[in-house]
Amino acid sequence: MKTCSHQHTHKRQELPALTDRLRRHARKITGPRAAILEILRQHPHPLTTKEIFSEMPRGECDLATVYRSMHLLEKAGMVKRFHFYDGAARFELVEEGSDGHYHHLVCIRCSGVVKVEECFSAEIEKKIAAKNGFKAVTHKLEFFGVCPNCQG
Amino acid sequence: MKTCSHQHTHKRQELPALTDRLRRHARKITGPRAAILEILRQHPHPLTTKEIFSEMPRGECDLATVYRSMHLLEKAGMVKRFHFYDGAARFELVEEGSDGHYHHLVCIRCSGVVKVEECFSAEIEKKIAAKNGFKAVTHKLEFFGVCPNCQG
DNA sequence: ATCGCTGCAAAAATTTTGCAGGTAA
DNA sequence: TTACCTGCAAAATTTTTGCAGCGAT
Repeated sequence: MKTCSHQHTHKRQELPALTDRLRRHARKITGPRAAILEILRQHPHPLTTKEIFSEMPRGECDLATVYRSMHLLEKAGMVKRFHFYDGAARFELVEEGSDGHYHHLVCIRCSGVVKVEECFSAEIEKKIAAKNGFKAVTHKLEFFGVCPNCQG
Repeated sequence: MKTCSHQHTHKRQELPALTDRLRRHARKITGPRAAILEILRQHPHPLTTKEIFSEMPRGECDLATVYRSMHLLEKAGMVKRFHFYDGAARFELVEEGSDGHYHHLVCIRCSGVVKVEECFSAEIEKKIAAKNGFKAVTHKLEFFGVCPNCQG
């Protein structure tokens, strides 16, 4: 998978901060989990489960463990899951306190990903919650298009 | 799957109009395709491939054909594909000319779906396209929360 | 010491594909 | 007629699960 070359200032979290967050969720810090967090930390773009797996030092941990860990991290609110239309879920770290509120601009040709800051106000979320009687309303927003390298 | 009971005024398209759209894309109108369009037409909520399959009269067509048809309809811009976090793609008809620009509010407990009109302006899309050099930028937006029936 | 976590292997679930025959246009 | 479509069956892909043993706290 190529990556469209638009760098984005990215506040990279420290690994200890990440493990602390896990601990706060009363989960154990194990080798595979630390490795997964470290890999996610080093990749500012969403990774598939297989990509994470193959980045593991010495292919050390089981693929099933990666799947289980991603579910766990997702429930703990530490990662966000994305679907970019190629049949594989992708994951990215959520920065602490940030609510994970940024979005992606995905190239439909090369699957390259650019992070996007634009977002609409939380007002709309509240309005929608109130109007429909829902609680704890969040949203997922992704943009799709054709990146500069793939045009023409 | 239960459905949260919020009705929404829904302009239902006629089947002939749908088959015409298919024809305009130079695709043949076959039994399975007409059946799929008819099923989607009767269900204003996103359906999984299996749901569509089991709604088929007399289980008449092959599951593989449904998958193939969904790809075809998607490429023709006649259906939209959604991922609501339970591992199965869901599809819904796109109304002609509407660009498919509405969104969903999905209950994270019962997977019930409510259609939502709120959307931000196309200005943001243009801004994002310009800023990143992308073309043909569209977006997908879904809201998640807990519906009235599933609270407490 | 305890309970949760992991590896392994098997299974389940989802989606894709090859091929031979059938059908819409 | 002819190119496209379909059913069937098999395979590929993605994800989940059972179980016995290991390991973080």
